[in-house]
Amino acid sequence: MTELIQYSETEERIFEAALQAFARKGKDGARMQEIADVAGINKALLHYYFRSKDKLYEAVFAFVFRRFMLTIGESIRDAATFEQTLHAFIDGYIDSIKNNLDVVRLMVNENLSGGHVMGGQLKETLFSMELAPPRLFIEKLTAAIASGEVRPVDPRQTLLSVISCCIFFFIALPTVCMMNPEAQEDLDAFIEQRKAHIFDLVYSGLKPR
Amino acid sequence: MTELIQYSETEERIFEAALQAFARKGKDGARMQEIADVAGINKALLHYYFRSKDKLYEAVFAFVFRRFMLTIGESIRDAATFEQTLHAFIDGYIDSIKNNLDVVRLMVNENLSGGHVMGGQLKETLFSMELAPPRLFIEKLTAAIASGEVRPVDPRQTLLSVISCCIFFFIALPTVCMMNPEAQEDLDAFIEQRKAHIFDLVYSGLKPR
DNA sequence: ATCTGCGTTAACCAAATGGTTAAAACCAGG
DNA sequence: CCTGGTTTTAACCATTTGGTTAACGCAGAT
Repeated sequence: MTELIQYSETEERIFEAALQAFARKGKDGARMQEIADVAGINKALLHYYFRSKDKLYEAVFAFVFRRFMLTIGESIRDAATFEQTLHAFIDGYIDSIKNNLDVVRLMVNENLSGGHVMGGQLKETLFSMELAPPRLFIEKLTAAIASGEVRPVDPRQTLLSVISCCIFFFIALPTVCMMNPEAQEDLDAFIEQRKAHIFDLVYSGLKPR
Repeated sequence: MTELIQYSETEERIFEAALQAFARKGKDGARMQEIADVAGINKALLHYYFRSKDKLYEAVFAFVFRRFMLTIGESIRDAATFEQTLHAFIDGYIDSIKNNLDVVRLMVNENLSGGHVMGGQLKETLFSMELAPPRLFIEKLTAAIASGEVRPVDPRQTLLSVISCCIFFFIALPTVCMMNPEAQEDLDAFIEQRKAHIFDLVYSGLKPR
């Protein structure tokens, strides 16, 4: 279902430029001229490849969204215990986000303005990726509850909490840096700290007493 | 320091309209004409009151940001145990967010595009509100660690995690609703569930073993 | 009654913006 | 070196956008 369409070099440069613009200023705020400039091409080329701004937006969203989902998918492997699963999930999620900050920003923007484009993509992706990371996480957690490795909790709420902890930090990056001087000085170190903290907090919160 | 400036009825209508527009489409995406229409006034009046779009943006941001901070501040009272503090913090935070969704969206947009305006406001507010909720939370948590009610954790990271869990859900509302049918059917019930879950997860994660 | 100052509006303007067009440059295959 | 298609560009167009201007209404003061 999810075809891996091959794009020309020009198209990919357009995608990168459009991603930047749409992520920082939203669909309405981004300017076609600016996208063309960043991509190093003539504005008319944008319309040659993608008819209109709306079509460009949908195309770039679909492209980066799928790519992002794949990188996230790769990071979750088999793990014997739920402890390992949780660790891999948090590490993989945060690394993927860190390497795709603009994609996350784009998705946030989408949600702020209704999320209809993302809605379509999400349905498609969930259809084609039978074992997307979220679903896999919930299955593992459910199994861990059944086996007694984890105390009974709502798996969906727990998943939402873990994702919240992993993503929000990056969304509010400017604010976080302003309130945590150490984050501003050495961001990577702070991120590693964050990974460890989230695992520690959540796993402690899930262990049976 | 934080003067409670009185605004005319027209100005407040402008603020509400501008908040809506800026929150949904960002500073660049919002249109002055649309703001004027929603406020039920002539476009020239916007410039009569606030010279330019930038000035209007800063004014509305300052206004709603302060108001939001005050409502959050009210919700955190004295509490004997850290358990009560945490409960009050989560409940108060989530209720405030729920009642000020557009303010949250506006702040997210700010962060997505650099957060310079918010940066200025933040400094001012932290200066004037000596006991802003975040600082208060950290103090209480530090005290609870010292008294042994809570196991040793990084208070700043913990605060960030709690805030993440409270806010992210609202940022990603369309996506969350798409993946959790029960949220779409009865949002208020889901929010109450969420409050309970966050407290449960975090407090379990903080209790000494 | 007239003046004065504020709130408000319709009409207007220059610049920016999304989109179009026709022609140029490029590049394989014949 | 043509030739037919694709890629790329400069110039252009209609509309939108942020911002301005001049005038109108209308309260209270003179």
